[in-house]
Amino acid sequence: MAKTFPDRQRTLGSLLRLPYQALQSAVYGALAERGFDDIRAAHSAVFRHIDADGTRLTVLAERAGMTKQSMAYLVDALAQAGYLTAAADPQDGRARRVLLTRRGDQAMTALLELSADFEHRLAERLGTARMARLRTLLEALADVVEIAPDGANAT
Amino acid sequence: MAKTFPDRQRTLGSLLRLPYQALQSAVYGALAERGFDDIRAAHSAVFRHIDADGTRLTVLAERAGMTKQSMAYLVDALAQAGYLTAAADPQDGRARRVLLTRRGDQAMTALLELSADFEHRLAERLGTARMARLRTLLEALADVVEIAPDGANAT
DNA sequence: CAATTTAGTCAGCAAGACTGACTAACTGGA
DNA sequence: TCCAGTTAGTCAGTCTTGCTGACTAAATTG
Repeated sequence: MAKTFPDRQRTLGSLLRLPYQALQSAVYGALAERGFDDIRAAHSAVFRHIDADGTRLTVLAERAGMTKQSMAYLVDALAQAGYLTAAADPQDGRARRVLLTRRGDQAMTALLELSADFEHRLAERLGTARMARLRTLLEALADVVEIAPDGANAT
Repeated sequence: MAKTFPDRQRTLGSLLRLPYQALQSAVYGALAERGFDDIRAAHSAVFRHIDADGTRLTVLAERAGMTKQSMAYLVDALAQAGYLTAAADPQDGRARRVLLTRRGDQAMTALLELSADFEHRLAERLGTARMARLRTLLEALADVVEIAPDGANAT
């Protein structure tokens, strides 16, 4: 009993999703343990796209492939938690530049470190050579996907 | 201007997320075009884990790594849209077996086809050999991640 | 300088996940 | 056999993270 469907092997989707989710929970779990317990995975959209000298909300939203309202929500939460500040844009009176605070910078550094850590731990299990090949292939894949099959493309 | 942070190269996370999201939007977009426009990505948690001879809600939830309430929500939507039916479980009066209808079966078939299509299109761009190597490495990665680094593991 | 575009806000909605408290049914031991 | 404990599923409510639409204020351009 409990017949599995015959042709349902592992789809590419699950092969990508599985390690991605493992990484996410490992990284954001460890981040919380380091004291950054008010940063959630969604907030990484900000850290991923902010420039060292600040970035306007609209630009952040564009880069992350989401609406400015959604981005405003994320930025707001991070600003209230002390990771970001907003300064007036000298070039444009309507705009505000979003900037990382010192603490925001620390959080981003931690985020990058933890991600690298996770990759190292995987490399230990998979073998350094295979991990390197995997990374190379994923980079090639990303290049190929960027000019994407169907128009719909973000982040 | 617009200085990028120096050490922010492509993290493993983005290398996994990018193709994953591209696949998702391509597959579910095409699925909608084929007439299955009431199936959303989250519903795949059901299709991924249901057995040919039906599966109980609790089992589905467990396999998908989510609460039974969340799974009930997904099952409910798919049942109302005609993709699933529920039959009483002869072994257990409390339980109901969730079953695919004929239409549910068609949707799952389409889902698998479209996923394979997408993979083929990527293979064309990346080269068949490289795509095969990538898949092999991802399968190895999945095996290694399954015994995961941090306890927190689902799906 | 009027018309249009752009930056950001406000208000409200929806999907998809969660927790806690509950009912009904099954199971194992005294 | 019956009662205590476990299990299947539901109900009600919350939270996160995305969306749309309508708006104000500032900038740009013909």
